[in-house]
Amino acid sequence: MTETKIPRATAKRLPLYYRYLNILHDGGKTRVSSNELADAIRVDSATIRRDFSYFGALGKRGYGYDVDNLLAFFKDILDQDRLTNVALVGVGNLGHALLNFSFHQDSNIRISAAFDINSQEINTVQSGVPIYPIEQLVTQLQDQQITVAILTVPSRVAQEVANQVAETGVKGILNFTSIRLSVPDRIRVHNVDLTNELQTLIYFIDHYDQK
Amino acid sequence: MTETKIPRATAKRLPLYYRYLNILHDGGKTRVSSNELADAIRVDSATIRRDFSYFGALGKRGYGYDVDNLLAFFKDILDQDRLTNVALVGVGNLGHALLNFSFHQDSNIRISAAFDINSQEINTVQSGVPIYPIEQLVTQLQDQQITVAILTVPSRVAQEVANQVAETGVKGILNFTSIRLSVPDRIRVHNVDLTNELQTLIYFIDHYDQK
DNA sequence: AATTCTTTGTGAAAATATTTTCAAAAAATT
DNA sequence: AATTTTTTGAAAATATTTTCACAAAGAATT
Repeated sequence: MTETKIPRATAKRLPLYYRYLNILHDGGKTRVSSNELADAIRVDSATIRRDFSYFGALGKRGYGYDVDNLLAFFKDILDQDRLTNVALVGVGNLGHALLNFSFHQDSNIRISAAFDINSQEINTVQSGVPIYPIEQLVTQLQDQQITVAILTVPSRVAQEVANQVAETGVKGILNFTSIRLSVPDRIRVHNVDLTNELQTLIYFIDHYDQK
Repeated sequence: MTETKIPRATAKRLPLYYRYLNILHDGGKTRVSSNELADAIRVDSATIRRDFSYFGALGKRGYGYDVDNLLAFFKDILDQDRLTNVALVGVGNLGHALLNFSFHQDSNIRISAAFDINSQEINTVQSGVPIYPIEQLVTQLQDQQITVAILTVPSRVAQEVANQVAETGVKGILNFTSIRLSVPDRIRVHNVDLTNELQTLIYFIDHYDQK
């Protein structure tokens, strides 16, 4: 709740901007125009300028935006100065992949604890992440003061696990199950539904022309 | 391009409706109201009715919607009568997880071919899917007349692989890499960016109140 | 120093999407 | 058979998001 509320559509594009600015920075570029950005990330340049303008005048007319300046700004906005620890609940199929996924390469986010019921995996360390028995979910989340959880459990137990998560201080859940979770208002859920993504893509292919 | 163009926001909700209708059907329910649906999938009931109304009058006042009727309708709309074969390019970390992911349980979609450079995996069959060397990408996609590809290769080679995919009859790419691909207009790209999802969730947690 | 070129920031318009409202149709109840 | 309840479908109102288009600011060039 720091600065004034920006449109949700804008908020969803911030990580995109952040990543591309990092690429520019690493490539030694010092300035960039909204048109160059537009080309690279495939968002209309007017949309980009409008997005940036919610945070004030960040650019210079006739020049563009200073990469390092912008980068520092978005780093702060996206809270990328501090490390965010997240928990992974369900180390199956998808969970494993996320354990190995290098969130930390593009962001200051890492999975710091995982939970499962599978006895072969619990109390081992996979890709540097300790895997705890699900029985310790509530206590560990509380002890480690984790505020974000990734849910990759079977759909059948998703709501039950979400209920447990809700007993802790968690404020956000990234839900990979196909269930639409019921959680208290203080918890924000974002859904990533892979089957939906494919079905939607196929629908658009069949019913819309390009773009 | 069969029926009139519906809003993109509506199109994205169709798979959601479809899945929940299947659940109702399997549970033996024969009728459902927009309010019941709203509760289950957490979309406002007016939005649901509006969405449905783009396809004509599907419900009955005072009664609601006939589950089997609606289901048959969406099955057709979403082309779930026929099987869609998709290709998976890149059998690493995430690719493996998607190979094992049961798209087929919720939809009439299956991965029918996978591609990789890793010599241990090529020419084997993983989870029922043959893994071909990437050199065969273009010919196999053409021979098998595959129209959708999932991209789970390292970002570094994403554009290069996309270029190859673009040489085939593929019409849609589900892009899991962090690169925004350049492809011809006839190909539709949907991006699933896991780091972005987490960053956005964290941004919303920090800057917005509930809902 | 003057002129030309580039590019932002933003009002205004257009396009999209959601929510409210309510008449009317049908079902359920009395 | 009449009344009440439920629930859709459509219109209108509202909200959000994108796009257009251009003045103004500053950079680059002459």
